Amino acid sequence: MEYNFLEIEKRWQKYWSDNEVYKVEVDNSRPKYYVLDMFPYPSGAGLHVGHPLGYIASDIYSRYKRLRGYNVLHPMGYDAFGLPAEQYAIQTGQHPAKTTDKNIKRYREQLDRIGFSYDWSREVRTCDPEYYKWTQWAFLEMFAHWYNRKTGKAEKISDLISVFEKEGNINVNAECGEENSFTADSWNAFTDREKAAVLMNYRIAYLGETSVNWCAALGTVLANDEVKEGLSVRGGHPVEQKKMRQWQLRVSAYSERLLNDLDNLEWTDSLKDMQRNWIGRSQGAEMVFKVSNGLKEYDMEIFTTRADTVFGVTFMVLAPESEWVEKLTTLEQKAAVEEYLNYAKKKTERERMAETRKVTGVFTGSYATNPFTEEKIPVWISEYVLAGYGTGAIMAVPAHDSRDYSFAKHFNLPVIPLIEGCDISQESFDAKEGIMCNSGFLSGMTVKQAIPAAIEEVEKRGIGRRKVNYRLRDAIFSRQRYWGEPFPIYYKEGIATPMDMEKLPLRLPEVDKFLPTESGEPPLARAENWTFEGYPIEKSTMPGFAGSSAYYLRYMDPHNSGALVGKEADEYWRSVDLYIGGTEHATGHLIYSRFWNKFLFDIGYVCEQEPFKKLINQGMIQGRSNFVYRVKGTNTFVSYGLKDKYDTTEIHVDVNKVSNDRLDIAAFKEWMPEYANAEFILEDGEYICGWAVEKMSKSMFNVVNPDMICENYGADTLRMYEMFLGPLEQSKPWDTNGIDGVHRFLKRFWRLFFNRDSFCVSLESASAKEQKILHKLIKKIGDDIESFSFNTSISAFMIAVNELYEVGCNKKEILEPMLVLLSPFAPHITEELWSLLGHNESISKASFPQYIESYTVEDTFEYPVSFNGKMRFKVALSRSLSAKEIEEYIINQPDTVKYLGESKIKKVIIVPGKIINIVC
RNA sequence: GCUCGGGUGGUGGAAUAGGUAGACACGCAGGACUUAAAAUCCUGUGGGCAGAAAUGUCCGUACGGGUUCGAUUCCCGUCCCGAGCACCA
Repeated sequence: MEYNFLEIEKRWQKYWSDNEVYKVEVDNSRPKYYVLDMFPYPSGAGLHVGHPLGYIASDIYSRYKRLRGYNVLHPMGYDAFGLPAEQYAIQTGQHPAKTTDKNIKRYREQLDRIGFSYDWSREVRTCDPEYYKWTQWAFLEMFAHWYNRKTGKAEKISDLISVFEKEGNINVNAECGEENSFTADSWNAFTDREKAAVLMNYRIAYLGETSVNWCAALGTVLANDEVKEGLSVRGGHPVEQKKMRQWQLRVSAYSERLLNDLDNLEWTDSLKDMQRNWIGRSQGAEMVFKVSNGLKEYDMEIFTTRADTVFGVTFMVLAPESEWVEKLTTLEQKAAVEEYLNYAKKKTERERMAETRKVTGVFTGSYATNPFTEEKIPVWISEYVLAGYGTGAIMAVPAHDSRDYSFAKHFNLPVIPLIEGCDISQESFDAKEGIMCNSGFLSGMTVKQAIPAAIEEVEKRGIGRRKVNYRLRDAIFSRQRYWGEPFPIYYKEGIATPMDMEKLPLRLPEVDKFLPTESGEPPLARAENWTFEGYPIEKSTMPGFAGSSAYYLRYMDPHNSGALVGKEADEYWRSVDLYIGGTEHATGHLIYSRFWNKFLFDIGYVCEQEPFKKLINQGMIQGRSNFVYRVKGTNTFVSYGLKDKYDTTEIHVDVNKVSNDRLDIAAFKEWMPEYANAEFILEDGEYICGWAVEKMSKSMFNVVNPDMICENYGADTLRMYEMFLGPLEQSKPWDTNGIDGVHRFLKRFWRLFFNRDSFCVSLESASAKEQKILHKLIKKIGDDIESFSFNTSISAFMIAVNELYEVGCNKKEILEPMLVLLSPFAPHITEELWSLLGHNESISKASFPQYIESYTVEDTFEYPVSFNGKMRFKVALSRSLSAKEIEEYIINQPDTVKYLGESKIKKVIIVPGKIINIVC
């Protein structure tokens, strides 16, 4: 009987969905396991073959865990708010909800064909009001909380107000904006408006003035992770810095916890490094310098990690945006400073980056006093100092910082070396090593001793303190767009006021157009009569990461109308055990989600500190393009091997018209009218195409669609081939060339169960040799799946099937466990064979620990020979070795024998497929 | 510039508590079945040298050193590729 994959797959997919085979519920009698994919943004282009890679891996793992008896939560949904749908809406007038809906339908069809074991009853869409209700709810909770440094967690604003009423903010140690201290009396005397303004500084979701990434082309602000190399990630438009009042999330309050808790996660080191880098902890000191503009004296704070170099400070530098600029610019320098500020302001981020090495700056006219040397040093302004880091002002030590060095050289400022014997004639000496000199009481110490000693002295003199700084900034949470979650905030007498939780969801209003208004307001300003109790509602919407920050919690309890997730569901499912997705979210979603979760943990809403215990990054699938070579000025195409003999143009050809780099000439002629009369210069009767690895995209004609593969080879082949392509975490080009091998394997596997046309398995008991084939496989597959090395498991299946053919085995005792083992990889074909074996229940429904756990074997040989010491020989056991063969192997290694000397081997232990242990 | 990965046949890739390098698959070549094709099956396939052949032998995991009886695996240096960060004081 033929392996009719089309019919089999269709039938079983229907069976799974009709019988809700993958639906799960809380079940306290069984251990849970939560496997999550990063949910997709449903784009108009549909899925290409690269998208399902991670989904297939997580599906295999889910199915395997189910086989082992776990209650597996494996949901899927859509990250449905986003820019492309909105931009499409601007162009066509079509409502983004409609486009999104259409795209989701298409995605669902494509996903269904691949045979995933999702519990679709738990599907979420971030643009669904019943879902974004909870995004808005979380925002309101953040609005209603502040971060207490003393307790290290978020606490209620209402409690903070009681403290203010009793004792002002003297004893409050909070993560907040400006820290103007006030007493209880002055607090109680504040107007409502003043109180609201003070509280805003403390809230975890707050409205504040900040320097933002403004993208004029998109008409919106962007978060740091949405900007790469000075361009917007979506669309690649230029981005500039602009001061604006925006909603923000106080992510920076969680810097330390976000950093420290990384240690307990099973993520790859590279990903943890990326997050550590992004959080950017640096330990140093804050130090006060007296500065004077000739009329007035101020205390100016700076941050440094090299307090030891304070004797070498020869000037100070301010960021152009620093508030000190205005205070310290003298009358004589005013014009020059203004000119410089104008120059700096006009630059986009990108220009600033491109000109990284260009030294620019201007003198303020003011001087500071070095607190250790009492010397007067000039205060400059330069764009190499960033407003957003530290205090936006630095002490410059040109001898030991390369940036200060080039600045000093450019403007002819003095350079004082502080380390014995260092050569600073060409460049600064940045390394933290050597013996200090020219440094007063620090002279003679090593740098490592001097750093703490200097900080100690600074603290003793009362001019500063030890300080840890983080690079991580608060997340800008407003977007001037239509297609996102509206803020449940209205402005009562100009005061930002939260709506009642009962009023949620606040639905997106209808608008006539999706563009910003003529006066530059966000699209929501177009909504008519959109008010709350007569007051205006916030016009921005939330960013893309809002909806994706807690979706994994919603899956646990998706239909709960009273809570984001109910207590019972949260306490059972807890957190994601395995999360699979791309690295592109390393510094975006994966930070925000962790922050969001920690906040919910603080307010007692969820029971785990971290959302994603184990995380695997699947590699990207690139496209493999094919080329034909047209002889210039003709309609003749020359085969790859002969192209150098002609003057040719390389042209992309649709990879679907090519197989194994051989061009299907007939299909090529039909492809485009201009090729209908093409002529070909062949080699050996064939046209060979050139190839290259490029991004998978329509314009390169290298997009391969999973539907096509399912049509031609079946979903089981697609699933296995994607895994067979190479290690999961590695990026690799899609190359359909090898797919026949996997397909052939499935056909061979199928035929093991048939004798000509009839289903035929033997009920005889298996021989030791046959058992060994199975046991070896069980061991290997178990090990491989736990280490996500699916490509080698597939090889192991191929080997096992080849061996079964070799010994002519069709015994149920062997084949049935093999079916179970294979079912996570190829669920359709195994269901079919399983039912042909006479089982009534779906293979996906039951658990079979007996088949996959209890089959490992150890063969032990008593083996007397003559060596000394302990050794292990690693040998590929593609077949069982006899004692004789082992002896021969060892004796054929004369150097080894010499090394071991004369003694006796007592025992040889063989673990199938692994290692020979020789115990002496 | 800094931080991580990674360099193995014609191709994708196996093998790292050091132990027969190239599993498995693709491709290619030859053969069987067939009127033919598809499908299927069998054989060979890192390179050099010797041999009619079985086979023997030397060289081979980016390059150069080192440790070791033994190194793709560990250490040092060099080159190349990929990813991330990038004036973070």
